[in-house]
Amino acid sequence: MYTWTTMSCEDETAEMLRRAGHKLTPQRLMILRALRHAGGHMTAPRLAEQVREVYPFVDVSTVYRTLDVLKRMRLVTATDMGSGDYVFEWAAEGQHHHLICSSCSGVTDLDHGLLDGLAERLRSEFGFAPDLHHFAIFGLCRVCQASALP
Amino acid sequence: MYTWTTMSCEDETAEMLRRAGHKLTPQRLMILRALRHAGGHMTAPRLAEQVREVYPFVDVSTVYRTLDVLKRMRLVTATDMGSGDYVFEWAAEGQHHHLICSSCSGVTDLDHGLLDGLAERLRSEFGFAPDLHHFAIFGLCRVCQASALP
DNA sequence: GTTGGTGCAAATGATTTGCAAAAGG
DNA sequence: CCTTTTGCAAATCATTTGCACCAAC
Repeated sequence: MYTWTTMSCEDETAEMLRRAGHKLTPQRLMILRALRHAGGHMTAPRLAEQVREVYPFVDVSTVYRTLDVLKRMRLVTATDMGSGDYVFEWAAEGQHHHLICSSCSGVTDLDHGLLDGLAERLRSEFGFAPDLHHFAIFGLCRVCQASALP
Repeated sequence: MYTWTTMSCEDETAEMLRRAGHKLTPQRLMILRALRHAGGHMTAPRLAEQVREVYPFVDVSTVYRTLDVLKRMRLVTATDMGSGDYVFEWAAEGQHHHLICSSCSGVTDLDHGLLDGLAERLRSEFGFAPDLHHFAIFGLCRVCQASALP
């Protein structure tokens, strides 16, 4: 469909796909590239939109299926930010968490290391390997605490 | 529609509703009772089913609207356990969290106090009041870690 | 009475699935 | 070739919303 010449940073990902026994398709590369280029949170429908600007035939289902593969390979993360859908992110993006205010919906970024202690405890006490790479914690921000809700 | 005589444990909740300026309707009481009686996680559609066994006309929308009120009053909690929907629980149930295995979907209950340290840190460092009453942590359980995934 | 609550039906919107055709290795 | 992947269309399924009617207070 297209001819591949060398391709800087996509190369390593392509290799990972191949090694994992998955096929390397233009669609997957485009989805991958869109996700990386976004440099942050993306929903599946919005990703599809982006890719369609280059290749108008991708279906959302393909995006979902691709994200599923990448998720299993731990290359992307999926997070429920409370909006009823999932936001996906390239896993290599600076690892961080979020404080989400239930009242004003404001989001505060959180340093990655903050949950290290918890992770270690879950590992040692429960033998559980937590996936704390992109976490959403809900609650009330400083401002909204002041104005008490009904 | 019905006549209210005294009603053991529902009384206090009824009073709370009234104090919060909400009306006390049979539907709400039935939903409330179903949620309490379930004694654990319930989705909105399943709650509606339960109530329909007693009063066949409740609509899911009413259940959602009621849960919304109760959620705002902090009487019930809503949690995304990764199944794409929300599970609701009577907030007075023993507070606990969950370790959910991404591979086998197994769920391990977690003691409430485990996140106290984190909560305190978020409060002092960020002025954020986290709602850590019913938390879902994803990852791999001991068993599934042994069998490496593709 | 007023106001809020309910049932119904219909819309929304994300996500999934079956299937035949196309492409990767 | 053989298997995986894709596009398309249709189906699910949870959740929301508009609206006319009814019930609590």
